[in-house]
Amino acid sequence: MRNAKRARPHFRLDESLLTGLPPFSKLDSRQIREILDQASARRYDEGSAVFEEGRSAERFFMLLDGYIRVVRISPSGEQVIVMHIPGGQLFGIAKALGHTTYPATAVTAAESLALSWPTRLWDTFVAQYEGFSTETYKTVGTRLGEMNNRIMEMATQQVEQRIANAILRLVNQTGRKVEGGIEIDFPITRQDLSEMTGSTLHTVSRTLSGWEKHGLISSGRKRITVCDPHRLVLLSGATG
Amino acid sequence: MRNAKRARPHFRLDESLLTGLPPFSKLDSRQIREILDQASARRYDEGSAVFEEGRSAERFFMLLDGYIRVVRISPSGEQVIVMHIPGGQLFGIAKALGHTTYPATAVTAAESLALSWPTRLWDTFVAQYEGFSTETYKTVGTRLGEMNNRIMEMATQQVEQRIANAILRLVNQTGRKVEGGIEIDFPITRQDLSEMTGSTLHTVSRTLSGWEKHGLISSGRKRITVCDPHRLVLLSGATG
DNA sequence: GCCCTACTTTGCGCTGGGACAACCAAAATA
DNA sequence: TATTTTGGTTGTCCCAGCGCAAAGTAGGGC
Repeated sequence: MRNAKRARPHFRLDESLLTGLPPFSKLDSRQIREILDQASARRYDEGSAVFEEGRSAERFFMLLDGYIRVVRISPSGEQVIVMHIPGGQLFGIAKALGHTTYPATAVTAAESLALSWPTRLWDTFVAQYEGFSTETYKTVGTRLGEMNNRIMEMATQQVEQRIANAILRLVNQTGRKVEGGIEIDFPITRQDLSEMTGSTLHTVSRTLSGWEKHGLISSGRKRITVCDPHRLVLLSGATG
Repeated sequence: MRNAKRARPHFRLDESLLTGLPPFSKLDSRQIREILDQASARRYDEGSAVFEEGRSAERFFMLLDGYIRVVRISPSGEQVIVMHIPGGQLFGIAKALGHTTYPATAVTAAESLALSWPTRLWDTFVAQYEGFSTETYKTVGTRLGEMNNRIMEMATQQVEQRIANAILRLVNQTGRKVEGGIEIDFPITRQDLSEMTGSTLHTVSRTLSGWEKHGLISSGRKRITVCDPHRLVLLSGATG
């Protein structure tokens, strides 16, 4: 999202925005133009809600730049981070999965830029644009697999391993090379990590402190840099 | 599956098998005939594997009768039950989600009957049969939602609540009315429940014993009857 | 520069529930 | 019927990690 910041204000709805993104990769210039013409673009500040759980799913979205955090609130009021969505992916596609309302809330984890279309266009997109449907469902499949892995982790692993996994996942999705390691490219708090792992900010803080002492990571306020990915992988409980 | 038992041996691949099942509900007699002609049917004993995690996804399946348990093994060798699939649903549809191998193992939780088709027919089905794709993805959406709920539970709830939720889910999917309550309609062990909730068979046993003392459930070897669904719902932590 | 708020760290006590172990009971098998 | 196997119960111990509390620190806003 650092780039988007520079690109604004008044960026153009340019074809190059969509060209190459999986759901649109098989389309020609004219088709992409068509799709863009029907889109509305919007910038979101860090921490703002794009849509909320339970609301009628009026639109679906393509995240061009930034980072989306999908969250749900438990009956007892605790927030759980269900997943993170990196730039270049569709989200809020309730329609594709037979829902009429959003099943979770989408909040930006960083300043973000997204296109959106009215949900009624979904069927048109599926019918008219080659590869759109297939690629979309690949994404859905990937997300399903990730959630599956989360369930496995929660069922079998200790908190320390789950934190390691959460961090590694973020680093893989969004790691930015920096002197001394790879940094997670958006602000992330101990609280956030606890909401991703089903733990508490206290335990997360203790764990990270421990890792920092041993040189595995280096961290600061809302910032985590992985210095020794290899040892973190070992900790995460992966076999091999 | 009790009915299947009676229906065999030598049941016929009759149109009525598929008529009315969501993915085929919009098709006419001829189309269903077409689909059936390409299917192979097979009966599975309780506890047998239909397909295994990691194997090439050669076929996709429709469970006609019985119950499928989707399981994965963690790196440390523990088994986790990811979900249960009731009769009337497609499963093993890796292709639909962009996978070429099965992402988990499917084991029958009871004697079962399933049709299957070669994966290469998937695209044909999607292209030729109205509603097939839409209905399939509705199912996928539902499953995604359920996994989402599992994650929420694991992140925020105590073991007792998770066990209550697991049992309620099974009862809703497959509850059979019986004198004194509603019974889960296939054999289920304490171990199974622990693999569904990320707990241990010891804790599950203790919990069920407690509930039985208070008249919430009545249970036996591989059998659970819910006597007081309402109080179980309260325990499960649902709000309202 | 200063304050104030939002993060973070750390100590301490407590407990849910996992690990281990022993025993019991019902099915399956012979 | 005897034997073995598989599933269930229960007791004891113990520790990972949560809850609570208190204090430290870095940014953002003015």
